[in-house]
Amino acid sequence: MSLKKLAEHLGLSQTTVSRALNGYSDVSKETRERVSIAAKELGYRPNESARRLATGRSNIIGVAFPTDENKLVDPHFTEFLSGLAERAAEHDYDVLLSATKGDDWKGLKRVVSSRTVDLVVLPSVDVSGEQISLVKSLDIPFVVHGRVKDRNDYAFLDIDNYQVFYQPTKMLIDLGHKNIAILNGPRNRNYTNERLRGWQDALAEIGIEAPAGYDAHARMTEAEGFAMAMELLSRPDRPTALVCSSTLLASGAYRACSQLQLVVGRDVSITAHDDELPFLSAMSFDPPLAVTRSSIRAAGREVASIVNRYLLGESWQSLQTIWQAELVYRASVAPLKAS
Amino acid sequence: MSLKKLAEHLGLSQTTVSRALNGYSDVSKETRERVSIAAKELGYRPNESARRLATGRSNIIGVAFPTDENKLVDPHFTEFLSGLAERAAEHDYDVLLSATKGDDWKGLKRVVSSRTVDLVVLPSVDVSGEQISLVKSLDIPFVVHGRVKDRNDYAFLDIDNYQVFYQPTKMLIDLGHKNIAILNGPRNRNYTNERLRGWQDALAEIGIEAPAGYDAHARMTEAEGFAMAMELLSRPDRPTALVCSSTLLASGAYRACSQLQLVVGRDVSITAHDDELPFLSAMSFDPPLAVTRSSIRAAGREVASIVNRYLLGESWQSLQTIWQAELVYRASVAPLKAS
DNA sequence: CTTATCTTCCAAAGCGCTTTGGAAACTTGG
DNA sequence: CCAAGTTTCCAAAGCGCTTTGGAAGATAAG
Repeated sequence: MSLKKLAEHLGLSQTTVSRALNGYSDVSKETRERVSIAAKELGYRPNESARRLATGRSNIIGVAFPTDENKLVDPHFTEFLSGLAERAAEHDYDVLLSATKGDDWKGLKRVVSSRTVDLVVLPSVDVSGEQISLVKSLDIPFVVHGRVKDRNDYAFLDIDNYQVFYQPTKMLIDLGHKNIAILNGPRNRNYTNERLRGWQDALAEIGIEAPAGYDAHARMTEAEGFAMAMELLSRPDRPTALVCSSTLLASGAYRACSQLQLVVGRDVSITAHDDELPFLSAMSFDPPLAVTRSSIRAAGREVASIVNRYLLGESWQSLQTIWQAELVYRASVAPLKAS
Repeated sequence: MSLKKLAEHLGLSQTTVSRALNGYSDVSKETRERVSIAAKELGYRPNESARRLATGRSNIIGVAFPTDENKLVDPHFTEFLSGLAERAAEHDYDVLLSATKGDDWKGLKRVVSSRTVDLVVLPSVDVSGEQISLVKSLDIPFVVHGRVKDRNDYAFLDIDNYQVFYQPTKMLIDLGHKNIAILNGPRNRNYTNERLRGWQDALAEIGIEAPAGYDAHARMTEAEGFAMAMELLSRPDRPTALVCSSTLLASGAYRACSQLQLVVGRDVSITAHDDELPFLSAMSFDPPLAVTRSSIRAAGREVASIVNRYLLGESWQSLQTIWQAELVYRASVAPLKAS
């Protein structure tokens, strides 16, 4: 079923049918009605390739998709992507994955220079900002999830990562803790460094400088969390509280505590940042895990909305968004017992 | 840079330039050379939309992407997708996600009927086979990861799920175990049922019928694994061995053992099916986890290859592939001690 | 040298849509 | 009743590529 046939069937011109379907004003109410009914009946669907060729826009947004295991191949990414795809669909955009393996951005370059996508989303950038430089040189609009320090000439959605660690650290201090260690993410991420600063500043405020090694860094998996927690909790100057960058890390830390016969919420206080991974509810930890919470799926949705507004003509200046994470107090933290 | 300009620049016709670039035989060696050099120099990239319109093919493969948490929003899916996207890129296909939320297949229908995608990949089908019926009614080629019982009129890649549980169960029996329970996946999946049968048959061979409740079913997450293992291992007729459908479940089972003061590989033997999730290496479990192994990422890659061959004209009959999983013996299993 | 056969190239016709620049019919105000 | 809008429709020109159906020149065969 093509436009042409539909038009013939209706005894109208292609122009009129096209404009009726696309909501232009120069077509009468009755005609519009008649057209859309016929279109539905005959199951007419415009051929997207043709429309794209004619308009120059593809209604597809590309996502740089790191396929190597060193990067973001993890549940956090899936969640983000789900939210993005969901909202994008509502705005009639499709999401195209552009597999990038390591430093090989060939795929991305291809979909960009062949006009396959209207815009690129960078779901994960490292501190170097090279991904941003690359996409910028390709001269295509883009939106970033996260940020690169000292550089903000683009549209982005990020959370206030400084607060993500500052808040719980401050809270733990208020509860009497002094030996507070962190299980943080990979060093080459901006959010990791922001969180690190938040923790350092909170400690500095009461004149504490954390012992060497109190800041552990690794990929955010259960296994790494377990390993880092085991190491930290076996030290002579054992921390009384752990602040984790992900509930996955916290899950590993819980396992370490259990193995070391330490009771979470009594011997060790634990908090984490909660991206709300669907299979790992902080509430159902035992004891329930105190968290700074910010849904990464909602972030995906919001990015899709930002993309939409960007393509509708808003400036990147007006599309920089920073979300605050709320601190939820739960039984995994407790005041420090005098020992 | 368009074909037309490139042709003018070279003093050739569009036809010749197009055919030179696309490797047709009716263009001389020197001309072809000259054209491809110029194309590279001027950074010419064919406009994909135009090519799609002209050829009728989009070189995009659609993936039905379930965005609701009840389904496959988990690391297994990401891994699969990574493999798929990677190999697809090698064959010059792009991967487009079609978000489907619950039973709402609107997105899929749209990309299909608007000719946005050449083919659809179903990464996850339930036992009802309704996804297959739907896609079939859309009259578009499709490839399935997995299978639906009693129905195999389509191209698919699956693993021999019967063996996935039969093999380890048999091995555990050989080691003297009799009380063998399973931590299986969701009931509405074909692989779950196949595995169930494999386990039942292995037991039946030595005349055992498992006690009620020895077959536990849930989503394949660490938390569910923990819960199911806790329940099973707390029974009066405690199983001496657990066969798990995923390393994530096994990870939860390990935690349960640790909590119950049971030593894996001594008090309880555990095996699992290993999809080779990158952040959860069976080898680095403590003790190392015995598994049936089959990389789900490799499966993604293979599906992309199947897609490629399908679109090149092979029949679905010739594209039905079943992989065997190999059984790897490790310290998480041990002969049953006489008690 | 003529005829048949390759080899190499090209003009032009689409692919299915959007959009421009009117034209025709219908209203309105004077 | 006429001129000046308004409203509603349409013919035709692209968008940038592929593909068909030759044509011209070079080569081989008779």
